[in-house]
Amino acid sequence: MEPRELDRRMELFRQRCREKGLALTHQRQVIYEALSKMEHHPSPEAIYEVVRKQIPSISLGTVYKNLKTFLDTGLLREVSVHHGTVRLEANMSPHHHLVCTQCKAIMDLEPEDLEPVRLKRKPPKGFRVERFSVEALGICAACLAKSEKARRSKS
Amino acid sequence: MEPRELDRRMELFRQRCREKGLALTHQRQVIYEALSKMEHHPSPEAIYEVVRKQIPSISLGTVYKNLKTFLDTGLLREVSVHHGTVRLEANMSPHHHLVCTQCKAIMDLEPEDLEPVRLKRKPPKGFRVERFSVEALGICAACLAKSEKARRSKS
DNA sequence: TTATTAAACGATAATTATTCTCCTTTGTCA
DNA sequence: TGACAAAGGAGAATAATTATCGTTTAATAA
Repeated sequence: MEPRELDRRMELFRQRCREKGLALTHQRQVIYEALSKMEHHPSPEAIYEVVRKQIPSISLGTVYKNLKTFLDTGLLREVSVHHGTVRLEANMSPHHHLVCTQCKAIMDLEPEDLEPVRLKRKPPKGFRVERFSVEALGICAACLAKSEKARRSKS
Repeated sequence: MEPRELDRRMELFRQRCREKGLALTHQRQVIYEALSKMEHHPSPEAIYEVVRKQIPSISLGTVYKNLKTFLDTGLLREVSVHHGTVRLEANMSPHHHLVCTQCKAIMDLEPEDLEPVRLKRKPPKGFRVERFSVEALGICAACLAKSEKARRSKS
């Protein structure tokens, strides 16, 4: 990332913290900047290792806590939608998934329901693609109904 | 799943076990059948809860061990490609990912590199889709080079 | 600027998901 | 059937993550 873009993102970060009433601590800024610079979609542990070079006294717990805060605030995104526990399937035929971001339910989505997934050009960096897995992220009917009901009873 | 299809899958399961020299234990068959019947892409714990109704003495460790064996044998697939640890990103603009199934590296794939992802028909079961996340699964250049080198030195 | 206070930090204990160890039991194959 | 390796069960060990609690720091108002 170019320095210009990084500056822009850090400014956005500080602004969002102010909006949300989050204290702008040294730790938070160093964590967010470290993650922004890392291209490899790191784990909390990996971020911790980098951040430690600037703040040797920082604790891993602080890194976890802030990453979670940033996720809740929409300053970060979780690449691993289904982390926490392994999810398995015996259906080995090619297919995709509908994933409810609320209750974490996973449903099959048949390839016929989708326009074919195809690369327009050769994949970058000499990567050999073996298959595509599409996740349609959203809200399932049950969770929709639930939040609908909650909204109605409130008004 | 219809009973016919389940029978077919169980037969395939037994055949594959024979091929790979895996003992056809009662536990294995009950675990595989349970997972085949479950539509919700369950966790090991969830499978354990179901299997326990048929084999109350089964241990959770056995469920884990066999699921792993089945994965290695290609009898199952892991829906959660990045389980184990959370992976994060600060790039909030819409984009997709290249995922190396060997070293678990994740690289960005810009939407311009892909034919647009679109549903052909309304999503099933009243699901509200918010965004698509495509994972192009395969082998990264580094891992390709590594296995190439290993192959050459062997011959 | 400084004083006040809630929020955040650091250390560490607790929890959860998963793997490992070790002894016993069970399929497999002669 | 019997022998033996493979698999199972119980529970300890490990890894990732979250919670607790006393101390420090950022925000804000005087």
